[in-house]
Amino acid sequence: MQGNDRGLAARAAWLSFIGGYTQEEIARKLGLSRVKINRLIAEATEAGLVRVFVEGNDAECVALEDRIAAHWKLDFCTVSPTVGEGPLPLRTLAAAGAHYLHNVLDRGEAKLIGIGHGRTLDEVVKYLPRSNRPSVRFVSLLGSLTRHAAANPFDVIHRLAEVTGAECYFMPAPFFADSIEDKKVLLGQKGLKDVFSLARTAELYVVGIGEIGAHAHMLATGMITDKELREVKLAGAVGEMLGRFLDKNGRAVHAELNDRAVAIKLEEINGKPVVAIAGGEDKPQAIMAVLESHVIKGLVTDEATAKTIVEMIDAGAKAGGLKRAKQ
Amino acid sequence: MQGNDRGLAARAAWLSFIGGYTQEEIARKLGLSRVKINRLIAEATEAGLVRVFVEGNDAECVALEDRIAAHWKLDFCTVSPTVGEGPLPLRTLAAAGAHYLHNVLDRGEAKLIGIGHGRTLDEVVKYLPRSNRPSVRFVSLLGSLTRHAAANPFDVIHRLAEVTGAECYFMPAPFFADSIEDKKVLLGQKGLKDVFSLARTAELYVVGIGEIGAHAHMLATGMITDKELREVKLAGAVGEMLGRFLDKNGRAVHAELNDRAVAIKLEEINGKPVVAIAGGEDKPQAIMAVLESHVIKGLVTDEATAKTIVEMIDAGAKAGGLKRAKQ
DNA sequence: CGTCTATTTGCACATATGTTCGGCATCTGA
DNA sequence: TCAGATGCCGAACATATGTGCAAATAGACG
Repeated sequence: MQGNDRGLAARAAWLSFIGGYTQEEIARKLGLSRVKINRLIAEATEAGLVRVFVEGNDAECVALEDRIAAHWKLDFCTVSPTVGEGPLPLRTLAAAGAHYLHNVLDRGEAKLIGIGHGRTLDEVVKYLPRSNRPSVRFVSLLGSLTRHAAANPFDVIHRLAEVTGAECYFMPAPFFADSIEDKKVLLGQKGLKDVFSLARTAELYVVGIGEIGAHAHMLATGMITDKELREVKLAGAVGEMLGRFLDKNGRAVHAELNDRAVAIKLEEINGKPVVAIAGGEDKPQAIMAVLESHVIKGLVTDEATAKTIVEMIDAGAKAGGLKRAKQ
Repeated sequence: MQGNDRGLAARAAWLSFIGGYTQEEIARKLGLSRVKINRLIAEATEAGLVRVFVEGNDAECVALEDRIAAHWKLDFCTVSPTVGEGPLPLRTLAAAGAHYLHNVLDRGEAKLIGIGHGRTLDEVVKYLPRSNRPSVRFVSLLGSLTRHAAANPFDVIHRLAEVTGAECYFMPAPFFADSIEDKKVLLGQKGLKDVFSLARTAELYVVGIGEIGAHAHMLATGMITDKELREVKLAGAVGEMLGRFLDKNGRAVHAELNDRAVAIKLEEINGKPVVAIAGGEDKPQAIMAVLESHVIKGLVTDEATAKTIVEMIDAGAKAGGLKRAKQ
């Protein structure tokens, strides 16, 4: 049904969006009816062949950015307008994150980039425009298989390889080992050891942030069990990053699960450029936990999430009794 | 003037392009009039804040098409994805050319079509789907025999006759006459004179483009000798079309060979719909020469060749000094 | 404080885009 | 072969976007 005129659709879309021709002109040019062109363009858009980036920040968001960046001493914070798309603003985050990553790649700032995991990150990469990046390499920062060694469809690194043509290093291990002993064995294997060494030398780390709740993505994909989730929650966890569960002060909770994560340790990347891309109704707490850890130096999020976070800063400040904002 | 609402413009643009809201919705959301939003988005677009990418092989080709068509003011240009089949992408060109020709025939745009020569054109016709075209006639635009009057296996017109069942007019003459006097004699013959008259009334001309190098097809088939080739090369020729050798500015070079070609003159078809089908590693220069002559109104080529041509445009523009820059 | 100019605003219209729906061709399975 | 299903197509309609123009507003200057 569709695969056939995918090319034609791309053609029509190009002429429309980039060429700036009217649909009627395109119809004439391609010898098709205007309605057909309209449908082709819709199809191309539908299929995600069209990516749009908007430069420049609007005032509303800049205020939030400044506030968050200042509060946690981030190198930067990017807030994009939330478009009403429900609790998980994937569209917004994908566009914003892809824009950030695209710029990083264009500037050639980092030749080796470490990549985390998660649904958001996956969307970001999906939204990334195809372009050849011969001089960049990506390395996975954590195992990405479920414990049953099934391939994880949300694995980001593979898609990155495909889209950028860059060299990519996959971590052939489960997300969580079955036991601490198992993990030791895994880490002892040469293949894995090499990837870990490489990961430690990355110049930039791009990660996602997971939340600990009914909608937790790791739960839905079978990465962890209900029981495990309850356990870390009991230990005080409110957020997750690179397989580590953190309490609201940004400290790793005491739970066996944390020691079974097959991932680079937060201490190993502390002080390096680490950027998180995350947002959504359920995420503010988790994001704040990660921010409190001071491991990340940059944050890409959406307006609604940012607003909630800023409100929580203010509430905290008021409760603390000290600060008072003017204006 | 503008710096003021740059932020607002960015927000409006984001909501429109990423959020997919209608301008009216955005207006309501931001408490502004619809027209205002329209202008903000226009402003953002104008300022280059909005960047659109269209994925797909075809999309890249369209970019090349547009560029080439604009640069030489062509009625159209078709670029097909190169599939990596060596220096002469015959398969690609054949498919693309056949597709073009098939469309022309289907639309019944031209009832009398002039046909050039060359390996590429031959492949195009081979690739053409068999279908009865009772109302179309084809006429050869040049002699196609070697000087020894042997039948030329690469002659296109015969195959066309066979495939389409259309009436075809063959030009019973050598490609190049042995001398200018010989040519005069040939042109005086009734049979030939009639075909030439007919050729001048064609409504569409489809031609190939030859290159002047070690792989020159005319050399390989014995149409011309080494010595003749050296001669025109010395005179500045970089390409050939309908038996005429052109320099890089698209002007016929001063060489006796040019006057011995038994073919319709370029001046005779100037201003009429002339379409060239050509491509390959050795061809860019030759194609550009023909484009410079402004005799052709349409070009069918392959991606790799088009890319090279566009690069040469860019290089030329840079060398030439300032020129307008678009998008 | 008035007057003139430059800019901005939104109405009303012009164009472009998106959608619905009935017709037509093709396929399918007795 | 035919009746029904399926999907594609474009005319006509509905909505969204873009623009010329005159009125409103803000600035600049005397």
